[in-house]
Amino acid sequence: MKRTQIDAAWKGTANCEDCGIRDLVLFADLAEPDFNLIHLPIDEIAFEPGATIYSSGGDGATLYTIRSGLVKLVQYLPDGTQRIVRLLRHGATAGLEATLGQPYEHTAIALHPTQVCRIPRQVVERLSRETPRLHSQLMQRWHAALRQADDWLTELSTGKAPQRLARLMLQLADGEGHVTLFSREDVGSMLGITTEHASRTVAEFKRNGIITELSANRYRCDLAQLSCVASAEC
Amino acid sequence: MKRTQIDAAWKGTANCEDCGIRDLVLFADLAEPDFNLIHLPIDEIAFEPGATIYSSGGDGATLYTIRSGLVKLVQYLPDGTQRIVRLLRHGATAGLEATLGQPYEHTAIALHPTQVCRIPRQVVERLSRETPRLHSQLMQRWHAALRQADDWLTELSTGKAPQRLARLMLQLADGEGHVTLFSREDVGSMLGITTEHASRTVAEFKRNGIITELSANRYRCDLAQLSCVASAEC
DNA sequence: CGTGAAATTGAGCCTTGTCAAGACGAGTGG
DNA sequence: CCACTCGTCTTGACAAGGCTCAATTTCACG
Repeated sequence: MKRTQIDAAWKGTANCEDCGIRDLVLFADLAEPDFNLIHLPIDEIAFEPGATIYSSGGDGATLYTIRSGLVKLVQYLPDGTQRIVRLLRHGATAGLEATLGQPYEHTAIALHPTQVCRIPRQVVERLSRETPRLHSQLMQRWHAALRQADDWLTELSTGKAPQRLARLMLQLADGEGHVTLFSREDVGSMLGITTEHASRTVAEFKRNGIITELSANRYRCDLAQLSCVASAEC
Repeated sequence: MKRTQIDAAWKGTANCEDCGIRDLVLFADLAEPDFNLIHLPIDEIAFEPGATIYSSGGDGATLYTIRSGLVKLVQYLPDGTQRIVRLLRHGATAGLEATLGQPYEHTAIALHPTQVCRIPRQVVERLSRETPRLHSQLMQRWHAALRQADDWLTELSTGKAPQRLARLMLQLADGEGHVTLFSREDVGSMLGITTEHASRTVAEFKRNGIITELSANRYRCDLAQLSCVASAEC
């Protein structure tokens, strides 16, 4: 991690009306005239893995829509230990608390190469005031975040380490059962276990043939076996 | 737990405009004319400890404001294990997902004697449509719930059992350092440990003089020592 | 080819889970 | 009023799981 400056790059100004993933994002329900209320530029930005999108405690001036990639939300305890409380992907909204005039509650860091749209708080505030069509989406975003937080707790912080890891990998698996994992430290921080234990558990999965390493940190998973371990039947 | 029917009691129909805790609740920002939009009765109901307020998966017809008492939100995993994901008290809103037309995501059960106001979903929907003054409160409620969920994860599911218990008791302590605890099973389900281990950890606190039992499940706490244990300095 | 960060592995210890037995307390029925 | 019952809490002993510390190994990058 020596790239500190060059891992965030401006990719242009978005034209939200023509957004390729518009039906997924916060502005999904906006009608044509609503877009005229957007009076500030919405920038598209790319982040390399490891790059910080925003920091805990920072003034919440903008919120973000994740266009692609994967982002971790990290929460720090007073004593310095940290915990990853959520993962954001494709279509998710980060930094919702900005719309309430609050500082950011987490630090958001890209795990995979990630593209985001940066939405100034004032844009949401104005749309919120002048069109009812944003409300429902905002509520749904809050709801989705809360739901994910609750599931995260029950799935990834309950049961023994192999169970938790299996559940995490099931969440991350794509249609073909492929998973791109990240650093063992991050895995541990999601599951509430140490880095070493995360490493051991991944190694155990490999030995048992539950997962096969295709390339560095890319795995092909046996989804049936993963489900089995996840439910503690194995 | 033999009372199954008689542990929920209707206490009358609320007059929200004159609500004693109005500045704490969902309707805090409503103006006088807004109250005329409430066209369905809002009932006040009392629940005894152990009584179920609503059940996971149930049709979300109403949401609830907690007037007094303490409520646990329980989430079940497919395999039957359960986890308490949040505690609601004085002023909190339960069942917010009802406003989105979703079924309840948790089972809500009273831990202490609890009084609630039962608000039909349609009331919130109508207010939501016709007055902007509810939006900000709804957002703030979502935000508070999410914040609590994140803190719950980092504080009560991270670190060793004594640390977690200490953090829980600090959350529960009133101004005088008094805490009314609940069943060991519930304590375990909040901290992600077994009932037996919860019992042992409480007993250890008693032996060390960190807490003193005043009466059944009522304790006086040494807050300084609790903080010390919570931060793992002890 | 050297360097440093991350990942892996091992050994021993501490923490927690498991299973089982006993203690306690509230409510029941004689 | 007392014995009985049932559920919860407590405690013990042991096993298993996870943590800590330290030594290697691996790999990306200069």
